[in-house]
Amino acid sequence: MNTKGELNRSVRNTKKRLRESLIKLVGEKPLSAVTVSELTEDADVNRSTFYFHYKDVYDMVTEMENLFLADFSVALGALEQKSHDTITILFKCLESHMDLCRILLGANGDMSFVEKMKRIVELKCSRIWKDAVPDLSDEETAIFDSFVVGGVMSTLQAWVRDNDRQPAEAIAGVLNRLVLDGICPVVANWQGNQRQV
Amino acid sequence: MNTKGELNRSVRNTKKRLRESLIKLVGEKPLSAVTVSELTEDADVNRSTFYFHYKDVYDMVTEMENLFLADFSVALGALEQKSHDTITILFKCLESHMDLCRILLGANGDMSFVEKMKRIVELKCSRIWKDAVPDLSDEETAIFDSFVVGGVMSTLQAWVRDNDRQPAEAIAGVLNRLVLDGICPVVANWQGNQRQV
DNA sequence: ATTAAATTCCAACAATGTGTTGAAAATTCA
DNA sequence: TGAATTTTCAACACATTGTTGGAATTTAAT
Repeated sequence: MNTKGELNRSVRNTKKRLRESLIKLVGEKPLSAVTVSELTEDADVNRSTFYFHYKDVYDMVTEMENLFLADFSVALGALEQKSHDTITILFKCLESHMDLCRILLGANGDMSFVEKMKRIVELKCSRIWKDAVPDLSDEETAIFDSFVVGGVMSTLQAWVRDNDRQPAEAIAGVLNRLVLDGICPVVANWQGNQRQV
Repeated sequence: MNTKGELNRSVRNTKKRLRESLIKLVGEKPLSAVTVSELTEDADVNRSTFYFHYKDVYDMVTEMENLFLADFSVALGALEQKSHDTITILFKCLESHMDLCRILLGANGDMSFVEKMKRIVELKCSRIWKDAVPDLSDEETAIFDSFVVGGVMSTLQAWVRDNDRQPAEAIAGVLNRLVLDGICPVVANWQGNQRQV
């Protein structure tokens, strides 16, 4: 294993072939049923070579997840306060990792991956309340966070799963309105008022 | 296998022991790492007996999931339009299946289980828009659904995961306000108006 | 082009788990 | 009690795992 970040050409090719085979196989059966043997056979890579790089299939998936999450995190971190474009950028990032995302966000997906994505999105969201309504308790903030982040993630998942996807901008628009016109006012007027129906 | 729903006493005991052992083992390692051998050994059940009832560990988990989902579905279906209490009832139901829910809703959880829960919650939610705003397109309805259902589920997950949980009523109150005062008005005024900030 | 390091391949290994079988023993319920 | 169901037990062939040592190949830098 190479401790430095640089990768050999053969390493690059080997891992790429393994990734392609994994995505192909997970299209046919759940990840839990994918064995190292069939994976390496499909990828035409010696089984020992697999173990030279990875501990097991899940270890490999984790690497793939992290490759995406790095992109995802950068995409989100790039923009500062321009929160209106935020959600659109999320969609674009998912679009460029569609194969992987469909696997990890679908049924038979990986909950820990979803949790990691949520945590990244949450960093952006929680700042919205923190800035707008500074005197909000931690408990309340946590609830708002989990609701909005969960709502956004769920919509992303549905979008990825859908075969004839609507344009990213359309959904981003709806989400923005729900959050900015729906949730934010409720949060802003939170202190000491009852439900007004 | 018994085709009728009634269960032998020995079957009840066997399955109960297996369930207890599974919950114990999943507390120590991810579900994917739990083998039939160690499960039956811990439960003090012969391995053949396991295969007499289940195809594999996932098959057994599916049965456990369905036992809960039946309760969950009944709890939700019981109330008619009294949407204010809906979310509280959700929490109570989770509370009585806490061990299982912590496993299935946590990291290392089961995405397909979350999807099944979502579908049940969605039946309740989508009716809210359908009744209030009849002339909403299917695409828009789908987005509202996935956002709100995802938000509710995410909050439930966070609540289950938390070790010192707030009382169910507190969170239910926040969720109700977010949905009824935040989301619903936006949906109701949806037709032909721009964002008003 | 040479060379040292890194990577891949190959064959073999013990160990573990899988899923199934058949027959005996035990349990359940009527 | 007796028939049906369930559990146990031992054994089986089979696949996967994770690791080994050494040979062959590829890489990247001089």
